[in-house]
Amino acid sequence: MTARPASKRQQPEERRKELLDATMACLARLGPRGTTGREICRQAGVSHGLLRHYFDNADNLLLETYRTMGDEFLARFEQELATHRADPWGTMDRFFAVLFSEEWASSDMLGAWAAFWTLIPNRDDIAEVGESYNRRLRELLDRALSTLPPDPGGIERGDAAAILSAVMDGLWLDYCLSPTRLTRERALELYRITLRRIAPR
Amino acid sequence: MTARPASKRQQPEERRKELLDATMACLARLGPRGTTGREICRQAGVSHGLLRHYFDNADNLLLETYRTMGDEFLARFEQELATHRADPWGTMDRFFAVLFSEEWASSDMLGAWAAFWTLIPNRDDIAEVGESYNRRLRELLDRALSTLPPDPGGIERGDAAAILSAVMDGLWLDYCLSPTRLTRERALELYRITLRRIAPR
DNA sequence: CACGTTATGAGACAAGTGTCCAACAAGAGG
DNA sequence: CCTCTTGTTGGACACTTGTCTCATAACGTG
Repeated sequence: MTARPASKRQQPEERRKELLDATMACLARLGPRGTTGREICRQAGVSHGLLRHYFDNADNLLLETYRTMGDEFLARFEQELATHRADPWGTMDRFFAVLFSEEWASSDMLGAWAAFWTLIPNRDDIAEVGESYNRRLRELLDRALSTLPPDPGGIERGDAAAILSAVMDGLWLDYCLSPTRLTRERALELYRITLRRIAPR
Repeated sequence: MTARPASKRQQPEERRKELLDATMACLARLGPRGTTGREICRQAGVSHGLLRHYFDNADNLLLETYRTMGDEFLARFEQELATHRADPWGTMDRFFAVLFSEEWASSDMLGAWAAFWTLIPNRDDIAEVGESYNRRLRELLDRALSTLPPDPGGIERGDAAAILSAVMDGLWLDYCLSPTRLTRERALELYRITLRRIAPR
């Protein structure tokens, strides 16, 4: 039987990215149970043999997908923090606007993130990536809070960052789980109420 | 080949509960991917043929496990709310003490909950259970907040309940993901700071 | 004790999975 | 035009999974 190529030959990095994207889509649509090496390749439109040509094994692919997702999200935040330096409150607002945008807050995203959470207890390499992501996010948040004008009636900045981080996670989770129960506008409103009350001093 | 029983015959309800517990343990230890019907039975010490005798299929078992977990957690909260009626602030504290107890906040619990979250986007029956759980938890929280003496400088009770619910989820998630980064004492401290600042008026 | 009910075990089966591998095709460089 | 590297395919293999079926043991009831 001839091995005719169904899909054109591509640059290594392109194909790698395609597989990472397919993994992401797979996790979102089918959950961790449906995310098999073969299904990922099916989704990417390549034969299942190709996976091992780019990744040592299927587990390694998952790890890199996680790392990529985290990096992309942090980069988006970083960019928001870099621009509009003169408007610190606006920066915080834009943080949350991004977080609750269609791109970042969807049942698909929830599916993918939750999938990684389930892997953390069982896989040290994945736990490490998650640890690094959380640390960097916390730093970013702390940096953003430090640009706000101090509020005499406020609280310790470290406390504010930790609480705000928790509210971020919680509201995001709630919104993704049921956008009808908690609408985007309400989520943003709740965030603003919280920030105003726990502003750093 | 004779079919000698490795495990004694049991009352139907007992065996059912054993299978539900095994499912829970499986989700926690092995994640959704490792939680197969056969593995559950292996864990419970029964043959794999028995699963279909108690549950229509493997998916149904997952659903019932989710429902059981949610019910048990809400019952625990309800009980805390029923006792010590004279001490509303203490009730709130005990809410969070339970939430961050070893029984409820562990990487095992996180594994199990996250597993269900991954299933929600793909399965309507599981989504329904989650929806019901969230609604009842919110009601419970709102009821607990209503027993607090009104704070003139506070916020709408509905807002307070929503924010506190988000903080609950967020802190719990953070703590389960990394108990060393966010210790139990610090999580409880952060909760208290938050509640004091967003008390209902 | 006999008998019917049912909880339990164990095998058969098709389908799906991860890994490995040999062949082929598509370019790059001489 | 030939050759060498490498992206790509598709099949082979052993293994696991879910479902079904049947034999068998345990128990309740008469």
